[in-house]
Amino acid sequence: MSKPTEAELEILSLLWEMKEASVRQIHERLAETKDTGYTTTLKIMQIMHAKGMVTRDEENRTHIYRPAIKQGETQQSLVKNLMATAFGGSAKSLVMQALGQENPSKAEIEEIRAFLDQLENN
Amino acid sequence: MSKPTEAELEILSLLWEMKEASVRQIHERLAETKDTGYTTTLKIMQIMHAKGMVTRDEENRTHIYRPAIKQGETQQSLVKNLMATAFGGSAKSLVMQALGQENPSKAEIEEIRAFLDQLENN
DNA sequence: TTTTTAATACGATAATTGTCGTACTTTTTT
DNA sequence: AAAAAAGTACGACAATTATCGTATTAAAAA
Repeated sequence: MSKPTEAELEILSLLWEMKEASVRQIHERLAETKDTGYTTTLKIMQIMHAKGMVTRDEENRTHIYRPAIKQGETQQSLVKNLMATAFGGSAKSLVMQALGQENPSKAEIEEIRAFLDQLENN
Repeated sequence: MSKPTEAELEILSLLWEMKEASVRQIHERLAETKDTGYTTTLKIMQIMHAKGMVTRDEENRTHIYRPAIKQGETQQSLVKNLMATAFGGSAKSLVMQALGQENPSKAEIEEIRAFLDQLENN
């Protein structure tokens, strides 16, 4: 599966979160933070459909779209790509950049620690 | 500073690593893993120069290029962007994806733990 | 000194991306 | 029933990207 573009990724993220949605629903969410026309959203979603990135139910006049690629897999390939091109392949430096960015909560830090433990036992 | 494209990022990474380089040197490194023409590399580096992404020393016939933007800052903005668009803003899920990807060495895991400790004390 | 090699500059091109307007069709409202 | 609203399809467009060929110039080699 080809790498989603920026605009496609925004829409995919919403679809992963909402499970399924009409163009109108997606557009309204996008419009909260972005100033773009309805037909622009529509066109991008049509292209995503042509690419096989989403499926759609055409039963009713208002088509319902669903993600056709898994969130985890997409995230994985994006991280892999970024790690390779911008971080010289080092997971460590990427991870530290990400952590320094946001202030993760105590609970999140705990989860990450647990994950590290688990990694070590393999 | 505008977001570097994929090809620009590859070149930037090499420049960060090498500190400075001619087009030929960069091209030879790129050619190890990629099949692209010399003038393509040249053109991209010229464009990067026009964008202010690199500086160059034109003293000698063979120009010497240097990165004009800092590695850390660029990494930061890329991670920030990826985190926002593909990970719903969650550092935790990005970090876990990155860690699950590669098998970090015991030493690296230790460093990350230390970093987590330090984060917690703030 | 002539020839060959290596470098830069730059125009052209195809593909991709995001954007939108317009046409057409189906629902819904009046 | 007529008008308005809401949907899809699709073509066109500008900007960007990666790519390469060709022209020109400087340096090195013969």
